[in-house]
Order: sequence, then C-alpha cells, then structure tokens
Amino acid sequence: MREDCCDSFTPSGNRFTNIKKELPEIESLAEIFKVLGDETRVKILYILSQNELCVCDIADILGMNMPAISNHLRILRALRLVSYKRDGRSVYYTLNDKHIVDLITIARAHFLDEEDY
Amino acid sequence: MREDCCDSFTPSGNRFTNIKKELPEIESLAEIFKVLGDETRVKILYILSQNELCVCDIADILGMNMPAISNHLRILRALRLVSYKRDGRSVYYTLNDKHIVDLITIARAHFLDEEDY
DNA sequence: ACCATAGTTCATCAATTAATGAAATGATTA
DNA sequence: TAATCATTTCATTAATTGATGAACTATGGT
Repeated sequence: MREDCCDSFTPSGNRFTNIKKELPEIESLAEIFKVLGDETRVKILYILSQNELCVCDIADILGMNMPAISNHLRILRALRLVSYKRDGRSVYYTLNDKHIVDLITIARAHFLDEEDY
Repeated sequence: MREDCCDSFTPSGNRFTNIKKELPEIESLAEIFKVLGDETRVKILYILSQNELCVCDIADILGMNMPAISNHLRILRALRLVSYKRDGRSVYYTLNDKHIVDLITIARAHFLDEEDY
C-alpha cells in the first residue's frame, strides 16, 4: 500500500518477506477466536464441556431465550465445534472438539491469575 | 428466565448451581478472545512477537493505512497487550504479554493441523 | 519559524452482529 | 388428529465494529 515508510524502511523490497508469508495462516485463526469472543458462545462451550445438555437447559442456565441459544449453536455447528442428537422432542448438544476446551483452560490460567503480565 | 424447561428440568431449583457460579469468570475470557478474533489484530500481535516495529512498518506489512493500525494498537494498549516507546518521530511497539503468543501458538497447533477433530 | 514526517484522534459510513418475537418444523401425547 | 412441547428459522431492529479521510499533535530537519 505504501511505497516507502519511516526511516527504518529499506527500499530493497524484501523486508519482512518471511513473516508476510505466515500471515494468511495466522489470519485464519481469527475465525476460531471470533467464536470464543462472544460471551454467550464461550459459556455454551464451557458448560457443554461438563454436561451434555438440551437447548432448553442451556437457555435456562444462561437466562436467555431459545432462539438466541439456537442461533449460537448453529454457528458452533457450522465450525464443527459441537455435535447434537435428537432424543424425542429434545436435541442434546455435546462438545465435539477438545481443543476448544484447551484454549479456554489455557486462557483462564493465563489471564485470570494475576501473577505476571 | 424460564420457570420450567424440558423433561430434564427438575424444579428443585439448584440444578447447575455449581457451573453457574463459574460462568462470570468464563464470560470475562471473551474479552481476550474478542481481541484475537480480528484478523488485523491477531496479525499485529503475531508480527510483534517476532519484531519490534513502528506503526508505519506494521501498516506497510499489512497493507493498511495508519489510522486503521493505530486504532487497533489503541485497543491492544488498553488491554496492556502491547507497550510502546517513542524514538524520534516513530513510535515502536512491542509485545507486552507472552500469554497471548502462547494462545496463538496453541490455536495454530490445534486448529491448523487436521490430525483429529 | 517553516516544513515534512510519524502518529493519533475524530466523525462518518458501511457492514456485521446479536437479541427478539412470530412463524414454521418435528416429535410426542391425549 | 388435535394439542402441546422443543427447537429452528426468519425478519426486524438496535448496537457494535472496522475502515476511511480529514484534522490535529508531536518531533526533527532546514
């Protein structure tokens, strides 16, 4: 976008070429973090890591109405983070990806304990 | 919000009490993930994990204009994820929190390798 | 003092997001 | 088959977000 830059810029052109190549990979991670960046969704994933629950239970626990929960579950389904099975009238959701819980656990350990920064 | 629920609901009231108590803590994690949920910001954090850079260099690497980068840096400053020092006309930013890189690294290892799901 | 450069702030705009209620679907029960 | 419950889908709406260009601040050079 810019041809030159501040004094640290060298016009030889191939500055930062290596890191630029890695960026598309890093960019794609934002999709995962975006899912976890919603309070409701991260809570849904957390409670599903401990219980298999129907939509109605999740709505009850979180104090929200069912369409709201159902929409978030649709997003989580699209990324294959949860799976579901119907049992009678109810649909039970389970966590489908243990990596997500790892991320939540690590984030909790790192950012909620004030030890260092 | 709802007084009763599906069949799995028990009116005794204290169902899921334990997990409900943990939810505010989980909810606060969304703030961290929200920061990483933006393509530009996660890229900024990643390149700052490898180089100390001025705003102008970051803008150059990411192919964006400076106000856009500056605004993202403001968000990262507010959460103390980066620090900065002025050197002449340039302001150099550095990563201030190694935990963030851990999260990015772990997410990359888990979600970009297709081994299991 | 004047000018150029680096960066920030601000207002505006477009796009995205999430919650809500209503309607539709699917499944069980009377 | 009518009624009810659990869930999903849909349209609407309000709120949030991110990019842009203009204006402003700060620093250094002439």
